[in-house]
Amino acid sequence: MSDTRLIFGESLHRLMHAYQRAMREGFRAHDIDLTVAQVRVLKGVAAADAPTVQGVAARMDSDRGQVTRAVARLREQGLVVQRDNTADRRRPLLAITSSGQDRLARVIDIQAAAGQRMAGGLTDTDVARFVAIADQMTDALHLGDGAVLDG
Amino acid sequence: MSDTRLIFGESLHRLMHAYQRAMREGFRAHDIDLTVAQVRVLKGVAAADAPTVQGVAARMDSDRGQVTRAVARLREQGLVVQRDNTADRRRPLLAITSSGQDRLARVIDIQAAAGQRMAGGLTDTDVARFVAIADQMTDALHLGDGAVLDG
DNA sequence: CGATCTCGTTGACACCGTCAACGATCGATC
DNA sequence: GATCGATCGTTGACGGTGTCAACGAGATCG
Repeated sequence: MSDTRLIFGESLHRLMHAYQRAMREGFRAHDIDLTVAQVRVLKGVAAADAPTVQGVAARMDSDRGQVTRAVARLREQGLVVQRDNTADRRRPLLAITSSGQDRLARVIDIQAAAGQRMAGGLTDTDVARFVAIADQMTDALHLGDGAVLDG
Repeated sequence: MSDTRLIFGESLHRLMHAYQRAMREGFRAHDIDLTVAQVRVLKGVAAADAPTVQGVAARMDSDRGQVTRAVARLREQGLVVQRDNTADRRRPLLAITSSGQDRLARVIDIQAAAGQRMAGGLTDTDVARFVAIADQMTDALHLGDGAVLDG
């Protein structure tokens, strides 16, 4: 057992905090009128093949209700549209508009810049390793979601 | 330049999400009646030499008001006490009680268990490296706090 | 058809971060 | 020693976020 395990949470928390703050400031500075969650949803819609509220929520490990609300804001801004799904009327299909793609491109620029700043002295390998470890940890936590493995 | 920079935020977000959730569930399962923020403050009080609201807030990069509120809850539960600071009456000194230390010990157990689960296939070296990279990133972000570089 | 499930939506609530004010206290300056 | 500015703790307010519960519309299966 090592101390790293104990400070881990604090490090993670502070990194997340700093990152979120950087995102918010960047968005505000560049007149992106979106919250972090809305950006995540916009990305989800852009990335999925046949995006639905449920699908986006699952992909970003969020709540359907929250995605619904975010989509509502995005639709108000004309960044996302809904079209009826003839195959299943319960889940209309979402799609990003060209205006949404423009906005998203700007967002990605900002995030890339922030990433650049963050990864200042780090090599791409370091970053990749960091992401890999993060994903592995997330998976490990998710595995134990319902079925808690005891030891 | 690589894609890792772009998915980085998403990975970080999901890890944080999973971690917070694991913490909350662990706390609830073990009848720790504290929020994540309250735990962080309790840790801060326990770790500092002469803990004040301001000092704890700075250490955890948070807001004085939020620390004040957390301390209020912790005092209600008898986990933390305030005593007058004769040197400077504006900032009373905080201290963790023995009951607070007991609670904190249990919290640390839970966090260690979650860390164990998370770090399942990872070596201590990996975890240490992760923490180091995270801290470095946080520092890098903090450096650019006031001086925004535009593009 | 009816029972049951899924999906999107909405409401409610707690937690968290942020900002602005206020009163008390300290420190420096006159 | 009185005054002014700064600092500290506190409180209020607001928005963003995560979570849960309910509802109606629609699908699915018997």
